[in-house]
Amino acid sequence: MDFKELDPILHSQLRLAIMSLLISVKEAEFTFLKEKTSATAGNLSVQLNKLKEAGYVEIVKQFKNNYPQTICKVTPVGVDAFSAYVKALQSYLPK
Amino acid sequence: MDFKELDPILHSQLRLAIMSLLISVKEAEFTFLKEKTSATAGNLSVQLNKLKEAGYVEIVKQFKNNYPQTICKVTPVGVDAFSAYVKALQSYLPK
DNA sequence: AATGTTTGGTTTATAAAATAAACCAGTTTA
DNA sequence: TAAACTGGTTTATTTTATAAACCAAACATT
Repeated sequence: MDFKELDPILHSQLRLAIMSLLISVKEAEFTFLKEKTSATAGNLSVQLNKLKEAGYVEIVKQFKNNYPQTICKVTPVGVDAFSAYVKALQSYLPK
Repeated sequence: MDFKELDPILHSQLRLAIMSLLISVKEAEFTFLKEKTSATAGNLSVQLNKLKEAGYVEIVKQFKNNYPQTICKVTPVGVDAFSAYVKALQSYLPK
C-alpha cells in the first residue's frame, strides 16, 4: 500500500488533540481545551486560529460572568478532515 | 484518557514512512526508500540522518557495482519507539 | 581524450511551523 | 487604589521541513 498524504493542518500534536476533544464533546471553552491539552494559552490561541482558518472549527466569542469566553465547535468539514486523517494514518501503521 | 506525547522524531510524515518501510522490510537501500516515499534525495538524506542520530536506524555505506550504496536498517530502539508512537496515537483517535 | 550525462548521494539556504515570551483589556481582591 | 488574576492575543524566537544547489565518481558519446 502506498503512503497517503497526512493533512498538515491535523498532523500537529496540539491541533490533533484539539480536534479529538472537539469531536468527542461537540463544543468546548478555551479554558477547557487549555486544561485538557496542557497547552499554553498563546499556543492554543494560534492553533485554534489555524483550525478556524481551515474551516475545521467554528469560534464564538461572548461574555460569561463578566469575563470573555471563547467557545469552540468542530464543523462538518472538520469532522470529515479528521476521519480522512485517521484513514491516511493507517497506511503508515502495522496491520 | 489523557493525550500522550507524540515522539517528535517520529511525528513527521517522511520519517514515519521511512520507519514504516524499514520495519516491514528490515533493511533497505537509499534508492528504494526514495522511490517508495516519493521524497527528494536531499530530504531523505536529512531525515535519515535524524533517525540515525536518534538511534532509530543504522546506516551502512558501501559500494555496489562501483556505485556508492547506502543501506538502512531499523534498530531495536527504533522498533520500540515506533510501537510506542503507535500506542500514543491511540489516545488521539476514536475508539 | 575531452565533453556531457547519470548515479547516488550531501550540504546549504529558504520557507513554514511550533513554541515561548511579552503584552493587553478588563475584573476581582485586599 | 494597587496588586493580582482571568482570558485571552500578538510578536518574537526556535525548530522543522523542504527545496535548491552542489559534489565525486562512473559511464556513454564524438
